[in-house]
Amino acid sequence: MKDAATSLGYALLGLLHQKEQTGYGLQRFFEDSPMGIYSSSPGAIYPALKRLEKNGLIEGTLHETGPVQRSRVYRPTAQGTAALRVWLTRPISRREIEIGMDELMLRFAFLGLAGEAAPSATRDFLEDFEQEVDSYLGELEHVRTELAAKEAGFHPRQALEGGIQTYRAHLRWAREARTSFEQGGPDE
Amino acid sequence: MKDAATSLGYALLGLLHQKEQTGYGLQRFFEDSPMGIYSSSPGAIYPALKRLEKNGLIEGTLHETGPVQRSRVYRPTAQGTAALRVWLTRPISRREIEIGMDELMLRFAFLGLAGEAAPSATRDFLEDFEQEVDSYLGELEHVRTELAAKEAGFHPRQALEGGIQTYRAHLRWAREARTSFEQGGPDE
DNA sequence: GTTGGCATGTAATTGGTTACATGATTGG
DNA sequence: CCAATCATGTAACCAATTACATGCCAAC
Repeated sequence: MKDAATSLGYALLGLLHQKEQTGYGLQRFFEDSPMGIYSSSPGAIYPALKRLEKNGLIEGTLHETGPVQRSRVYRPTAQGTAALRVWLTRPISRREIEIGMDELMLRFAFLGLAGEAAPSATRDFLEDFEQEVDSYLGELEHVRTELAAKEAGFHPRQALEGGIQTYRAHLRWAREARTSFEQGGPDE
Repeated sequence: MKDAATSLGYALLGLLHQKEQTGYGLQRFFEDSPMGIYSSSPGAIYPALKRLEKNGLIEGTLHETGPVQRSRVYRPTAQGTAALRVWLTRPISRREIEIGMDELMLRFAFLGLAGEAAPSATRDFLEDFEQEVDSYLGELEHVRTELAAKEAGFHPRQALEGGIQTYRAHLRWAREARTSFEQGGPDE
């Protein structure tokens, strides 16, 4: 089965699951929400929508919004929903922890769209996330002792420290999210 | 003047300022250090080195490492040093705070290479960073109240919370780094 | 003598960026 | 009537990814 390939693709697919929209509507949403990090320009969004449609994950229909003007409203297909779920429930890799944190957060933000699978997918996500981040933190701390031994300069050591603090924040977040999920109940 | 254009370009340029190296040596370094997030494959590194050389920022010389084998050792040119400093001391933009955190951390890690300008560049960097992150945090917190008002679902709210916690960690890092810099002295 | 590390690269594909281009509609 | 916003797109350029391809050298 085809997938949406890029973070932007999944961002669009997920947003269209919440509300069918036009390219312009999506563009507006990106502009004035923190999800803007996944896009920036119509030059990325329109081609991405075309690709999703070509791969059968979304479907666009023309609407007349005025006497002359037309707009193309997209909504997900059954295949699109299936592809989204595959992505939402896919295992978390070490590589994503290192360089794909943004996409992981995007996935989490959409995890509620996983239907019946959502509760267990949420638990799995948070557990795997916690474990992978913890393991990566161990490695970063090891590098830190190496840098100290090498008497590396202030700047690289401090930059590494920033990375460590950031991952510690991720770890705390995952633990709190898990608690909050178990207490508040999966729904709401 | 030409610049190194991409994060990978600057990563290579900075590393070559610390020690002249071959493409393979750089590849190794990326593989077993957290700087690996800036590269992954020879398919990125070798072309990037070629570009840097073409733009006059680095210079490669052939060395015979064996009877037959050769390796190309790169080192920065004067122009390369100048380009690096321009990049190191360039103002921090809002956009970089939102989506360019990795490159900002890379910059900080190399700030010691800014020569006489390093102490003031470090202070400027940390002050600007702190201010921009703080301002962005304000915006994220505003979005959080909006999401609460809209009674958005658990997952998006929690994902946003993760972003907020991460930026808070960045903020704490910058403050601590500043203190540590002023106390420990710029050198070492 | 063969495995694994040293060493360098290319090719195809893909997708993002910037900038441009066009026109309709709404509100003041 | 004019500005802003709605709405959709294209084109040139650039760089990364994956996978492939080649061969040397040292050590066991």
